[in-house]
Amino acid sequence: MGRQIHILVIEDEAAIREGLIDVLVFHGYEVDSSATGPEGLEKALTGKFDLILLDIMLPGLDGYEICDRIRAEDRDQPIIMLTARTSDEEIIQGLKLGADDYVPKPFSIQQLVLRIEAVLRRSQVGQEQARTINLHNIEIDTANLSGSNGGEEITFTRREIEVLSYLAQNSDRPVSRDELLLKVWGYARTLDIETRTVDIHIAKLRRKIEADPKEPQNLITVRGAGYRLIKAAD
Amino acid sequence: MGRQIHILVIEDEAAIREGLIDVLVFHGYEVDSSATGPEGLEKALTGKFDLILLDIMLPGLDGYEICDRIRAEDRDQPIIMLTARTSDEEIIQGLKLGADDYVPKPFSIQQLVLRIEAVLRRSQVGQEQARTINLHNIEIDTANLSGSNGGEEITFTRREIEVLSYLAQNSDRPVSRDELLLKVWGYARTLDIETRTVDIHIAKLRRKIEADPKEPQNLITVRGAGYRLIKAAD
DNA sequence: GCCAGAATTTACATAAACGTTACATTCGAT
DNA sequence: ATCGAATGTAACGTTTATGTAAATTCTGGC
Repeated sequence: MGRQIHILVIEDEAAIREGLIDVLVFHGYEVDSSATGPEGLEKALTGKFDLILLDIMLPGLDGYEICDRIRAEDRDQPIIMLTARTSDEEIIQGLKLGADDYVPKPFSIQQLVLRIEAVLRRSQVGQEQARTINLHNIEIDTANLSGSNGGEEITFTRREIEVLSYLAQNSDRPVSRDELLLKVWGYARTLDIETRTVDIHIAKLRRKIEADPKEPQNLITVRGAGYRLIKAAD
Repeated sequence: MGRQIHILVIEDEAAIREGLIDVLVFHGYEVDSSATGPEGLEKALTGKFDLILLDIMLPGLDGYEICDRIRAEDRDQPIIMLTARTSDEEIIQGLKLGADDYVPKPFSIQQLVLRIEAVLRRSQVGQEQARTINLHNIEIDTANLSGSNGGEEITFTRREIEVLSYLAQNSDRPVSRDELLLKVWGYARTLDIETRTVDIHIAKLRRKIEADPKEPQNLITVRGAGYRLIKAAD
């Protein structure tokens, strides 16, 4: 069973919102929704959605503003804008603000679903995640929350596995604490970070996956940049 | 002999419905049926059918809607649509909505049976499930709802065996409570689950299959992920 | 309908995971 | 070498997940 893909729908018109939810759930997506801009933005900032469908005409906070703010927190968040306005100018403005696609209303469901799939494909979401992570001297089974280093069995917590998986997906670069908090914890970025929970989890992980936690080989610190996981050569 | 395969027929025309039932029963399937959309949907959602034959033209709730709702609850439910409409466009719409196949009326019985078999094969339904499950120190006969641990005979309830079978089929990984509720209990996917019935069944199973239920060897907890059955090495 | 066994809910106990605080240590620019 | 910022981590309190006895509801066979 693959990972569930999460989509957030921000749309004030109840009929359209419910319709979208039905269609998306039917297509196997996990869907959350908001009827207002501020609430939608707040949910969006938790960073846990694979895609956001965003209406432009919203009371209070409009779609452009929301898109803008989301992008400020997470440049890679896939967003599709929905709107009744169809002039090219508006479309250009939407894309300039960084929407990944722009679907004019009234849209056909087929059209929308195809575009959703295209955007998800482009953002590489939904591709099968490796179930096992191979590191130096240790192999980790993410589904089983366990690992083994030749002899003894090690167990991990869910959070630990989530951190490891995210680092493994991005093992070509160090990942910052902010990014981990956003993508794993679902925290909206706060300018002044007071939590040390990322560090604590890294420390716990090192105790489990490093032969010598004082001299980490697998999960290294890149001072000023974050943490980086070193995968074993295949 | 393998497990009985259950088919649900949703079809309002009595003549066709009865004819289908006769044919299917003759071919060895266990058949339930509904003459109306709402009743059919209800049965589809509550029962566990290996296949649903669904007429599109139904009074009240049409086949597309029913298909949609069923899929929202269980993406893997095999469905074959039946209809008098034969235009390609309609067929495409049916398949897009997730039917596994589409059989235009009037259909030949042979045709239909072949398609049914094809869909069941694809969905891997009806494949011989292991009748016995071998665990450490105990052997379970699923058909007989019984087991033995070298000396005494143990009896299980149907639900207990269903849980064991599902876990045995997925013994390479832990299975979450949600998944068990969906696949064994047939509950609609609810995000907030408050029932503890899975835990209770696990506890009862442990009392039966574990030498020391406090230290389970066969049916272990993977905290944060679910339960996993450990099969004995062959 | 009645009944016995099964299934489920309720309620509480326990254990593990989580996050914060506080302090120690290390790094790197000067 | 020195100092400030970044990082490491032990210890503690809180939250959440799991275990299970007991009470209640459900269900299928008669």
